[in-house]
Amino acid sequence: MAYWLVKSEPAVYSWDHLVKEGNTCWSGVRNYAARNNLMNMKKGDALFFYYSNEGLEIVGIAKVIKEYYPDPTTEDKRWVAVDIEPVQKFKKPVTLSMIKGDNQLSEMVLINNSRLSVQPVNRKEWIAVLKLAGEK
DNA sequence: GCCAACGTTGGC
DNA sequence: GCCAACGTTGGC
Repeated sequence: MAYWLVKSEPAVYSWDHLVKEGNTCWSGVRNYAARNNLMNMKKGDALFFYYSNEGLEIVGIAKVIKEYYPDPTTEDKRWVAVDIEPVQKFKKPVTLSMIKGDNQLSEMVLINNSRLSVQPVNRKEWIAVLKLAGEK
């Protein structure tokens, strides 16, 4: 199983919105690197749900429930979407400053390529973030 | 609101 | 195929 991080502006699509809907189509990605990451997601892969612009924190974990298919929000065949559902909200969100302050997380894509909206997360980073969140 | 970093577009 | 101009993202 692989790990990922997706970004959302809470004003546009919040964690609570995802929980309310039960699941959602993660569409609208218009960047090749992010698109390639979407295409590499497998059913059951786990994702951190990060708030950009406001919040600046990882609020919880979601998972992939449907692998990539053509993005329904555009006619352009280049772009794809996946379906995700919420798994768990962190009791304590992991803020960007916490991540920046953690030695094990200095290589995170979130730090080094902050504009990428769909990012891979390695196992070491995944565990380190869970630790910061106070989760097991 | 500003601006750095990055991606995309289009002229040559 | 290069690169300048422009647009967007996202942290501060």
